[in-house]
Amino acid sequence: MTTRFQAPRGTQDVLPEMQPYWQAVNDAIRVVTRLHGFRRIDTPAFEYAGVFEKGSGDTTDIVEKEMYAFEDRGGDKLALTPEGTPAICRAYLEHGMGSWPQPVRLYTTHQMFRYDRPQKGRYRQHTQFDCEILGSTDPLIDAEVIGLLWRLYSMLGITGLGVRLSSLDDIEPRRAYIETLKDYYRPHLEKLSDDSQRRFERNPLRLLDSKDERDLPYKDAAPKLIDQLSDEARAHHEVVLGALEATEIPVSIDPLLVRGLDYYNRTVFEIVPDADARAQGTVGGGGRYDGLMEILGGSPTPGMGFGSGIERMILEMQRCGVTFDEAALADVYIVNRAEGASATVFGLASRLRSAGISAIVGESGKSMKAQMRGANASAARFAAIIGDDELRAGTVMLKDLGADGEQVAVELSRVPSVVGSKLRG
RNA sequence: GCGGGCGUAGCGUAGUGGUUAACGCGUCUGGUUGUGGCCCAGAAGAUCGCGGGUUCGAACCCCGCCGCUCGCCCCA
Repeated sequence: MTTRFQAPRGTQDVLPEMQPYWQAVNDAIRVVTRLHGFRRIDTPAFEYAGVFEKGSGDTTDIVEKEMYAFEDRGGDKLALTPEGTPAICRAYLEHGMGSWPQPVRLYTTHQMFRYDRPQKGRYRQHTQFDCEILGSTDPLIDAEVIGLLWRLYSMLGITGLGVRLSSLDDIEPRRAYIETLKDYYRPHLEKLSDDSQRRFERNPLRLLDSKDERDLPYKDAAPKLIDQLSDEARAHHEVVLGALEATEIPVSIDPLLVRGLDYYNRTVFEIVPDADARAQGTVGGGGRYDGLMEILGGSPTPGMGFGSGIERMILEMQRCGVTFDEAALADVYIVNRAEGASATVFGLASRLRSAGISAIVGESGKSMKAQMRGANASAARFAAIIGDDELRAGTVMLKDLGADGEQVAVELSRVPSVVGSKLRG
């Protein structure tokens, strides 16, 4: 017995029964991006590893622990795309999009690869819907992007979500804040949890995010970034907040919202189910990254965008009870029961399809009963039966598989038009 | 990377030390001479996740591995 293979850990097959969800998501993405004037871009499945090492930040978990990085046969250092934004920014620079009318609105759906421990809603390969608006610092751009994602979820029937919003200020003032934060925590360092002691050096903003009881006594009194934003960042944040509050979108300020990528400044946001405390409950999130283009070697170009996992959208759709009726496999199921009828049957199927009518041909070796069962299982509206009598007479027995089950003899050449008019009627 | 739970035909489950591992759904074939759904009958389909151990005997007990899952970390 040979080995039975399984899909690799953390990957999954999308079976036919799940395709309607994907179809619905992709359709809605097409609509919502059109409503906002976005154009589609597709970037490669892999990039030079440096795009993410420099772009996402080489001390982020995504790059440091989760990236599928490898050397190819020519010695190039490559990485399977772990997140979309740096790749799109690379394409922006590579193709001189700075000379297009600004800002440039781009979207994509892209496979993302991260080596992480799989859980529900967390996979090693997942699909992300990504939107980026490049070349504008207008805070209304931030609100637009958040509103676009919110609209998508609404169109998909997802309810019970909320937007968590914060501002990370600009890079320089943030550095100053981080020093204040470290000064605050430094005297207590010994008493903090092990995790937090690590975070103190690596990612001090995360100190505020801890749920460990040893850290809790210090959280409330700790200085919060959102309370001491620079004037520019505060003004920016207030426009974003005001714009969103003028809509139906429920927004809450989350001063502890920190995202796992280095390039964010000012606006950051996440959209999460408000009733669901699951750790991987975030359906979509993103923010502003005005410094990223320079990191990638381009001239300063502001940007704002998000990623949202399609697998997680579908989980949310299911949570909200969104279902789809099973579609018929064909309009006509041809029952093939006559000796020497193969050419006739094949020709009929072909003419039906040319007329835009879908057709499945039963297996000629199977009994009438078996083929009729096949017709029923296919949910076809009509069975077109060709037996010895019909073959001789140049007709087919056209049976309506609806409730009445009426059947009529139809001349072979007229089948497409008869079926066509019945389907329309 | 760390901790908990689970792993029996395609799917959902029963069986928790003792003859050929059971049931439902699904699949296939029939229920006479060319007709689906409902019904009835029959058939196929299981290395009981994998490997080792305990035992006269293991799906069942023990250990390791793999996978799934829940929580932590992190993220979409």
